[in-house]
Amino acid sequence: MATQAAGTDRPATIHDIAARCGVAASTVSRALSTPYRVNVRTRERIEAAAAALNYRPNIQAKALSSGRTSAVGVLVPDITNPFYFDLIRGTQLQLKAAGYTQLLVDTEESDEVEATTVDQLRKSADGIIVAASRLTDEVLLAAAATTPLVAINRDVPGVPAVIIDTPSATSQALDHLASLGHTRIAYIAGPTTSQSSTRRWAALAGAAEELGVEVRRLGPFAPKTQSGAAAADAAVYSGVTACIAFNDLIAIGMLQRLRERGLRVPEDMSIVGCDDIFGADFCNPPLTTMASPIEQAGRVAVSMLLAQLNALAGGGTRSRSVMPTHLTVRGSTGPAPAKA
Amino acid sequence: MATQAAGTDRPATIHDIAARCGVAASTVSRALSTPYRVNVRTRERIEAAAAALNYRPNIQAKALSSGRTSAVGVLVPDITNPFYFDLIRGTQLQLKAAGYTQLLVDTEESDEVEATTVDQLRKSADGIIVAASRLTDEVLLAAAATTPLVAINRDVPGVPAVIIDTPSATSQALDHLASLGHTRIAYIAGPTTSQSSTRRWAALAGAAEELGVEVRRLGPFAPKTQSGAAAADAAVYSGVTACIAFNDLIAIGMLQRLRERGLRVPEDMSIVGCDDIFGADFCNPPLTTMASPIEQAGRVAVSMLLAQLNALAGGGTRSRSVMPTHLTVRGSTGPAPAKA
DNA sequence: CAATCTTTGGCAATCGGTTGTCATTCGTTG
DNA sequence: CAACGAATGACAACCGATTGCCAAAGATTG
Repeated sequence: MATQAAGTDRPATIHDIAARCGVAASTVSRALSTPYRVNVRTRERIEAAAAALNYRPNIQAKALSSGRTSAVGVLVPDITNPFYFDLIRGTQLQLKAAGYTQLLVDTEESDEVEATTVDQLRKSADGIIVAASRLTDEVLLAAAATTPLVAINRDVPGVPAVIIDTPSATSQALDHLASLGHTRIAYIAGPTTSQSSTRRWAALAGAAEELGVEVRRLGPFAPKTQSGAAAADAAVYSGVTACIAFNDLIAIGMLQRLRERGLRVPEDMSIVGCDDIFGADFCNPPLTTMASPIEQAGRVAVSMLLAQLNALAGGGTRSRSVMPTHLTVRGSTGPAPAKA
Repeated sequence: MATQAAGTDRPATIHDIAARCGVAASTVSRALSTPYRVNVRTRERIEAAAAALNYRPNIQAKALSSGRTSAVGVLVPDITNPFYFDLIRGTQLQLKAAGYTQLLVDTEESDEVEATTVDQLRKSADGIIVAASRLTDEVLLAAAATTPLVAINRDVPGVPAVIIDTPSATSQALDHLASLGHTRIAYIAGPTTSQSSTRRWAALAGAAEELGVEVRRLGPFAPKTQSGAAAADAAVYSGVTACIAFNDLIAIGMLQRLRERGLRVPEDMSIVGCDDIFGADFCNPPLTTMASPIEQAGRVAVSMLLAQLNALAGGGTRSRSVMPTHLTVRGSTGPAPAKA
């Protein structure tokens, strides 16, 4: 009903400003985007008029004519996974600070959805940040060649990336378990398409040999708490005394299942998670896990992307950033049970 | 380096298709958006060409000329609050299904950021969904008058809304506690700008009188786990034996704090949370809380918004939807301690 | 077979900016 | 005072679609 009282009801355009100041629209455009190209006095008049009319540039039009959309797509496999909360917040904050809009898409763990989305985003975003990509190396590389892109937790030569160094923390976790006397340990694997999972397993297998402990791989399991039940059962059946889980969700699911089965953690079974997500500190028992600066990872990813965007012809932009990780010991790990 | 090999390297436009088929660009546009306006044979040729050229309409251009952006802004006060995960996923799924893009913004619990964002979104989105708005009734109403808008958990006459009926669940919670013998109960209030908090308190105060129990209000507290410590201390100091917390984050924080102080839950203090967020089922002890279909709430909000968009002149669209809520009893509530 | 209606598709304006080109104006210098 | 160069701002094309209007072609009817 009650629309704006004053004069024109629809948003002001540069033409309105131009008319008001008696200059051409192009001058207004320049005054606002390339100030030094316009006389100070004219510019001030224009700025005053813009303020008076409550002028806001139309993003669509800007995007159309300039080719830049001021938007960045952020793709995550599963919005409801707490791991991504901090990541999303990190990207969001950094993007907003730089004047970009974040287009957040949940790819539902599907490489197809991911590919389609990347394809669509190619034109509606200036760049893309892909977390835990499920795409093949080739597809990802091809995408990176076409569009400014930064991957998170995905290491493909030629694709700028932020890597969270979980493999090295995985070794720490193994050390930790070995020092507690565990000799039969399971790695609860994540999706086969997850490179993080693969790399962690590799690190683990190598370290196991050095330490002289036995590590077997179980899975793959979907990275959800619900998978924890199956994982726990498999672990119990395999006779191990400790597990290193692909992520905290699975680990927490395992805790629940073990409790249901009447097994005590850590007395009967030690559990190590990964990511230190929301909940890892207050589950029962609190989860020993590999923690990393996730929000910061998101921010770094944005910085790298913006560097790509701004220095398109600038040559060497840093194309790889490794985030440190460390083991946070809590209550879910303890001495190995006495041998039966 | 290696750009696309085949012919043109930049994305195909309707003009490319038009040229390829020997028709005008406008015909291509019609063939694609108003099929019945174009001869079947021509249309098929155009569709074939579009497929061959891997044509994707440019969203910016579409938005500019049609005035519709195919994007919907979703505003939440705090992305890292798990409560919003499911909400976001709900809106995301429903929006994607309808061909819309979700612009997710974290307003950081700030009414200013929220107002600014709404203002900006007015032109770059077809509609807005605001969760737990911190804006005043007037501002929200004004925004809703200008832009299609749906509020979640915010009841303002004239503003279409999805309301999660926590007040009625709050009464259930009070009944539950009273039946366990609690007579001195605290309501751990959320932000003063949160209408949910206010409405719950009102429901609680009313029900308390009927039941003949004493309910006092503590707070306000920020809806974060960190606030739980202060809340727990305040509760202990006030001498109550049970607390109903504004949300699960605070409740979980309280659990942690009480444990630190050596108090047992529920033996010494019962705690009821709200929202049944991720983590409420596996914290220690598992949290008795008020659960609601949050993802569904997100979906309903989108449906209502789309109804507004499509039936702009359609008159009566349903403008209010109340989501049922129920109490989920877990381990954090128990009989009142014997009086000292 | 002519008259009329309908279908079909082209032309051109438009959305709101950006940007290359060019003419004008002003100030500076010889 | 003439000449030259820099600063300034206008014009117009363009980004990629949509859409109103109109003409040509085809179909229907008397």
